[in-house]
Amino acid sequence: MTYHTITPLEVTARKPRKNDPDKTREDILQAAITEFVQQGLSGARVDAIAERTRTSKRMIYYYFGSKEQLYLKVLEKLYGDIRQTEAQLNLAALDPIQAICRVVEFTFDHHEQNQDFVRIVSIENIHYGAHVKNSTMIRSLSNNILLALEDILLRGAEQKLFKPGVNPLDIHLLISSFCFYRTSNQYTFGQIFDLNLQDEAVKLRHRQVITEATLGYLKL
Amino acid sequence: MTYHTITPLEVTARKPRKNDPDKTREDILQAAITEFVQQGLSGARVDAIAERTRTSKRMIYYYFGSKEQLYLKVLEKLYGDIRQTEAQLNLAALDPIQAICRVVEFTFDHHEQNQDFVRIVSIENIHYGAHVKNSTMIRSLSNNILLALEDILLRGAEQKLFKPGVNPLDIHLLISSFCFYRTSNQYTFGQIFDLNLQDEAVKLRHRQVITEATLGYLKL
DNA sequence: GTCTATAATAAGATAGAC
DNA sequence: GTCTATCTTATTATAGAC
Repeated sequence: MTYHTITPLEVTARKPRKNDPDKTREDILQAAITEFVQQGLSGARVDAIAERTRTSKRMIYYYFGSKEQLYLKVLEKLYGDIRQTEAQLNLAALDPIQAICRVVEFTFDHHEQNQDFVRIVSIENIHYGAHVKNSTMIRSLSNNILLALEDILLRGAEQKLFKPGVNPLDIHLLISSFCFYRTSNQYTFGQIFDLNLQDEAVKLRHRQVITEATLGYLKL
Repeated sequence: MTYHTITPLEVTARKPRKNDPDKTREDILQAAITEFVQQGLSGARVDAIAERTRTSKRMIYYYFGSKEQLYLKVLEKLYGDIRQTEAQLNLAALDPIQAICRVVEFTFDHHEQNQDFVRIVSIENIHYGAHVKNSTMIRSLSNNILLALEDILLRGAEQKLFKPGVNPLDIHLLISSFCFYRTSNQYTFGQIFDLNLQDEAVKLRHRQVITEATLGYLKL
């Protein structure tokens, strides 16, 4: 008996669309980021995510299992992006005061430029951090900023520039809260006090405010 | 084929409940607060709200028209509660430094004790402030804190205690962001940095941090 | 791996009796 | 004003062909 062998010609002629699993997966993830960031976990629709892709809803379930699991991937993706940039600060070369300024400005700009991240973290907190809790990936992410701050604070105290015994985590909280809130609450705050927090002049002023407040707290 | 007819007995057997519109309305609103605060706007279920009441789902639509309108009432209710307490500060009698301390501590305690408010504001920001925008009631709420701050800052500058020209809104933002974030982001922040923000010792320390940071920023 | 079609159910909103 | 029952549509998830 003889078997029909497929010629190269037939193969190329038959394929309507190229299969590219990695690309499909990435495509879905990007669409999911947009949808979850805009609509929240409960507000996001799997149909809407499918419509944002060049593929179908079936593929979302094929690759990610469920809406919830897809959300977790989005969360991990946006958290992961951040930790990468945190490593590039090179603070050891600066004197303590300059180093603090640099951390503050970095944190400020970072939140300003990653509003998706700010929104997904807000959304996750509305859900009581249930997914962060179950993500070993996110929990095991390094806290580089904290170690960097600790070093700055120690050097600052040694040089009698800063008061001693300051908790690095408190400083991180002070800085983060301001930078985060400015973005996360821009709608209600802006509305109620008639202020556009996206205005460039306002941004610059606020960048200065949190820098001076942090230094003001640290100074002897 | 025979049809079953309902006997008068079956109908009259239904237990009569006292009609109390105001109480029913209030009952629904309270149930809605709980549900929306816990689940968010998209996550909240009208069925779930009905189950929390002693009345039925039909009444929710009868009194409030739609889920969205009910949400707005919840938002207005929680915003309204706050503005009332803001008036009781009596700051004019205090010297500028004491007055700032008082404002910070008040704001801190307020956010600590009204976590429902913090959550609903977070939820509203996830929805881009769309409902606050349409609520003349919320927008017209007084900004007592802002006027109070302005007075303190002027007095402080006159007495050469504070630097001049500070924007009261910036101070309000500095204080609010810290107090709000501590509550709104307690789940992700606590999880990632292994810190319980509800711990009493931590609370006290943070209360001190934001007080000193604010004063540190204002000082000449 | 990808598609179309569809199951199963959840959820917002309403009807109509009393 | 309040109740029970139900309509209509949206939504998560899956089946099964190719």
